[in-house]
Amino acid sequence: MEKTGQPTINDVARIAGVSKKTVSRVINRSPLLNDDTRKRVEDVIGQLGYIPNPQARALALRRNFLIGLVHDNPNAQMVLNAQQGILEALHGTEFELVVRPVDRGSATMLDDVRHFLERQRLFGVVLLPPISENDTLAKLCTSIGCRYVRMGSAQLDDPAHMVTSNDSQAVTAAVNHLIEQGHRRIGFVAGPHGFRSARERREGFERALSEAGIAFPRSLSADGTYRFESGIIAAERLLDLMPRPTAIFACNDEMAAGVIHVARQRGLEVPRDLSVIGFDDTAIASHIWPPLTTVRWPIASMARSAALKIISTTADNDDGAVEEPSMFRSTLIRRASVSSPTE
Amino acid sequence: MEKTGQPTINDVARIAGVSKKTVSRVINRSPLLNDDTRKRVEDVIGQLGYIPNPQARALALRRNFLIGLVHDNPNAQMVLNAQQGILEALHGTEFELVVRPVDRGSATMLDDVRHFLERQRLFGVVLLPPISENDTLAKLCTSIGCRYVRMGSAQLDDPAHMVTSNDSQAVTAAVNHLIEQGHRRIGFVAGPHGFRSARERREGFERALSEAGIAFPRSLSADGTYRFESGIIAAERLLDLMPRPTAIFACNDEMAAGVIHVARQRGLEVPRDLSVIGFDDTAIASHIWPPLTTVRWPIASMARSAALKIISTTADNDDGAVEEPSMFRSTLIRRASVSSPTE
DNA sequence: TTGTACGCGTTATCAT
DNA sequence: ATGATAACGCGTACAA
Repeated sequence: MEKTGQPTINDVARIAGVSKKTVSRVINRSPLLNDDTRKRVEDVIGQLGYIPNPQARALALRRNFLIGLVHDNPNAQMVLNAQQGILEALHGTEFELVVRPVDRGSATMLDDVRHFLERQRLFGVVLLPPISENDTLAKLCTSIGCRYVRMGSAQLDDPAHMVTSNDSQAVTAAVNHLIEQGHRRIGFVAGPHGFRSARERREGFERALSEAGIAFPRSLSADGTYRFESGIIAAERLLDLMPRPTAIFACNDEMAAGVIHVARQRGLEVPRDLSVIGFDDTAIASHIWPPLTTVRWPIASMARSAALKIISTTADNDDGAVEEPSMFRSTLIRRASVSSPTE
Repeated sequence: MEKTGQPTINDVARIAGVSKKTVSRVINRSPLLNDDTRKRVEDVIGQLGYIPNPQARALALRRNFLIGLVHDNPNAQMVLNAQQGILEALHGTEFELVVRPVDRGSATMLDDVRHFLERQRLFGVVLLPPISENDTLAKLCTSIGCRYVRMGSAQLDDPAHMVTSNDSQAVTAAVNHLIEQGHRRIGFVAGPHGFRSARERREGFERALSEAGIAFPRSLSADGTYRFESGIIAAERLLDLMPRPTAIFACNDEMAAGVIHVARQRGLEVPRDLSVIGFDDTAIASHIWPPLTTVRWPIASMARSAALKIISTTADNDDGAVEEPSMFRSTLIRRASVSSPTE
């Protein structure tokens, strides 16, 4: 028992009158074991409340049981959804989740992550967007022998290392919805430059307009940073336009909330005077007035799948993970921020 | 180097021409070391890129370097803020953060947590409210020798195991703000029964009214669950009252958002026809219209302090942690959802 | 100031 | 089917 209080495999072995290797076999469900020795050992285990020490296991097995979540996502709900999904995958296994936010702005970001991965010798990491779009980071994982799966809106890597949502198509569907309602002057609030998701969403937007034969003058496109305030600035400009757009698609919910904010300040009623669609379906989408029509991407499912890819990957079988789905569909959630234009 | 690729302490010792104990001393900054041997060893370490194996250290030291965050908080922003604070405290140390959401509704919750703590032999855990209010859980930590610090709105434990915010006083200040504006009929949307924070906030509310000599009829108090929807239901009832309350204090921002939601549906303008104050200052507070006056509690600072208490606690010195602050002040954030009553 | 020998709790090898 | 013995990488007595 020692002074730690926790019984060890030696205690179990001694009391059960077997060798510790036998106890080890019981723990690891070795098939070649006499049924009554197994029973006897299991009884002692239960009686002592013995729990194998993960650190010792990690040492002997030359691998640990930690899965990392590396993220720089500013949206709390999305990060937590991702954590939720990973934890679902890890439930019932011996893996634990350790989280690591990083600062993409920092010059030492890559070194920080490298240090983290090397120090902890993580079994694998899930990379959340937008940091997941960093190819150097992925290469870093490979170079130090850390399994990884990236989450993202475009297939940046092979399926064993990637779970992808179809942002682009989902945006096309969302904008088609606006077009079907009769909208023709549709404003666009972009995501930040350099973000792959922002590019995908823009492409989806432009495709919808182009397929419907609707022009997309530059004036109808406003920059954004995925932040609330940038939605405000973008809306200020778009709503100054003459004629005003009858609808605005914002590349995420926060910016869409900013758009609605400005519309209200100007006495415009949503959706009567302006239809708005966002993206992400985070909590804010259903909490603002009117409830926001938006695109939901299944982040928890994606994260779960990512984690499953990692823990089902064995050293020699890098693509056992492929069996886990790699493509996920984002879908339009229709709420109350869209109607036909009234003019 | 072995086949793992990572150099070990033995590699360093061999190449530097010293014993591994000497290397160990360098790593652990032992004072009794010749300067040039230290230098020589450090050179080899840098050259090899040697990083001590945390699992092996954990095994030898009979303790690991994992800090847990146990939570059942439905608010993503608050959980993430807490994670942020803990990670700040852990930065530069060898500790890592592992997260564990629990389901307070589950009958097996305590067993789940116990299993988690015993299996991973965590160095310590930070308990986030509302689960932190569970005394049985705290006792469980003690009984299995896991350090813990609880976060909460009332001092439920001694300072070595607790960081506390003054919710009650903060609410009093918030309600005083309403009273100063001239409000006399102030509605109250409560938090869920059994939550200590809900009780504290109610007490703060009642104290403010009582000190101002204002009556608080039962009709002005509505139940809530800290969720948006419950804010809606509560507001429906409160705004049916004749005469209507001129202000409503909701025990958290989500419910306050629900109140504003209903007010708008009824054609009431906030704050002209109704002033609203929330609690928590989560992202939603600044993203709704009008921006919500609310109480901000310094959750990240509290979590940081909690983590520091844990890692500065040594086995024999349980209260070295006391030096870390235990009391934190929540403050009123004035935005645009409060004005004088217009009637 | 530095080294030797051993222990931490587990798994792997190779016997029997 | 089971056991003795040696790893795994690091820390600590205790000795030198």
